[in-house]
Amino acid sequence: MDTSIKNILKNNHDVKVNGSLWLESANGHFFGPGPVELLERIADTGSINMAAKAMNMSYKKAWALVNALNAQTSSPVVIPQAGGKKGGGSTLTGEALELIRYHRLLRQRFADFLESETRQLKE
Amino acid sequence: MDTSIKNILKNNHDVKVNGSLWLESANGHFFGPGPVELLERIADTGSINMAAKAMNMSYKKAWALVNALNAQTSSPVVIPQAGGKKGGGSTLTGEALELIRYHRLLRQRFADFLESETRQLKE
DNA sequence: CATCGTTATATCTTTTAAAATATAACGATA
DNA sequence: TATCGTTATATTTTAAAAGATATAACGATG
Repeated sequence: MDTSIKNILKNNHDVKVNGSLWLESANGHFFGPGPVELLERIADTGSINMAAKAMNMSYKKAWALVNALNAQTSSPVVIPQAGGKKGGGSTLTGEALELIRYHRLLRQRFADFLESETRQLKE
Repeated sequence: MDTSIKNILKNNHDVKVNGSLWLESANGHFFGPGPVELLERIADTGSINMAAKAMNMSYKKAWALVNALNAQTSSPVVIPQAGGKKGGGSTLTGEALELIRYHRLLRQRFADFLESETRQLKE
């Protein structure tokens, strides 16, 4: 019975190291888990509006996220069209898909880090 | 000029991977950077009140943090005394010092992870 | 037993963030 | 050119978090 963390924390088996991750620039955060899920759903539905509804997010917030993301990329990764067939819609560029791919890998590496730290906590 | 992240993000040299880290249990978060700095200042000043003032935090919040932390440890790591010499004060147990030590190491490993990810972002 | 500055707690106010609501602009298509 | 559901934007309302304020309890010490 030494002074290791394991013996200091109560309900040690329930305790875990957790965190969140994002990309940021001088303009602030712009690429957390929320925006990525939104991108994926825009790809699915072809619409910011429907994507937002699908994940129970306000259109206003969804639009702000898309806007912030487009502002941080060399060229817009979400192409909006107001008006037109079926009222309009939004499509993703190949770069957007690449961002999604990158994000998945990043999240996996982070998850590995968290799991490793949580494991160390208990030994 | 391929489709790597570096070429998709604008102002690539300003962009970095950042995040936050904490310990959590069923009762919620209880060990972010704020609480740890508070512990360090309690060790310095011998008082929750003075520690809170020193880091421009309300006493109410400081007390809540200490309370939450004490609730998550096998035995309290901050020992408060209301009344007594100089009105009272609070002292840290050895376990509290051990928690601070652990936190420093954890933060360092996380910083390394973030730095590594940020570096990969630019190559 | 009065004093001191602290811990401990409740209540009220302010600030901030999020959500809800409303409305205009858009453009292919029938 | 009327219609459609979307994008785009402003305004209002609500909810939650943070902060400010007030006060009681505490106990060694002189």
